[in-house]
Amino acid sequence: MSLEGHPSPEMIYEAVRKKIPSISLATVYKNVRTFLVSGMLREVSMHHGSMRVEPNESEHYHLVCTRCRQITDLDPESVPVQPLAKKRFLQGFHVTRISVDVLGVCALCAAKESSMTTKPRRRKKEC
Amino acid sequence: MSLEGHPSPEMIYEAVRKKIPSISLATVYKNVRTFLVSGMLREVSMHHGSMRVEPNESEHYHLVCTRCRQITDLDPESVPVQPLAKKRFLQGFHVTRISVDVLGVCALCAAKESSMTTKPRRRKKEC
DNA sequence: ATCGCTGCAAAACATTTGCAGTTTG
DNA sequence: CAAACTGCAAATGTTTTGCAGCGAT
Repeated sequence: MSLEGHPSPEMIYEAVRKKIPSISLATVYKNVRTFLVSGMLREVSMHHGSMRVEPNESEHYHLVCTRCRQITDLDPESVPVQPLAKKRFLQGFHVTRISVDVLGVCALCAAKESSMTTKPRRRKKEC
Repeated sequence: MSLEGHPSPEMIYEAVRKKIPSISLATVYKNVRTFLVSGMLREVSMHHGSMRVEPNESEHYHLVCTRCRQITDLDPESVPVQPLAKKRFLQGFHVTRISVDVLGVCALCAAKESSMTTKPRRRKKEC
């Protein structure tokens, strides 16, 4: 719960390993699933090869870079999203959460791309 | 492009196979990726074991059942989402798309669950 | 002759599962 | 002791990749 950002099970594993060196990745997966089912964690964002989670606390949305897959919290100040009307039921469907992802290209990846166009020789560091 | 709904590469493979029996799953994956990069297709929804795509045409949002993973288009009439203000840039990030998923439990899964509570013997058919 | 597309098989990941042994209450 | 939790290794499922051959230009 104390990890910053939107960690994958692998990232959680690496962090927990520092405190409990004997822990296994399978145990992390099992517990992450338990916490998702219990609602302690929620899953974040598509466009990933691996699951990303965050504590299931205040509602907020995410910026997701479709190039490097980095996820950033969307600053509520700059929010382009009007508050979503909350209906409990839609099309016979019981609504539990609304997930909003703003997809696009982060500054680093944009820089990398334009530098690729102009000077394909040198590589900028990854996002 | 003519497939209904939000098919996975596997589902596309099964469909294309009827017209081109010799096609391989790898070829479908390669072409789906090409179409995603070109913008002909877009990726849909998290909460899946497999990628789901749809033609990258009119903006609309999705209902996603977190139990059975079924994806349904959200009827714009019943839309609980106010139109999203469009900003091109946010936090140094070039916005290309806003993805909204309404997550919850579909009618069939809800029925299945309550029947499980009251009469655990009989199984309703899958969503 | 070249370039792009294909199928196949293998590889690379991400995630889950079975099981036997430990820990907890 | 019973129930829950763990590590390990194997199984699963999805997606990517290398490569050799084929086809079209």
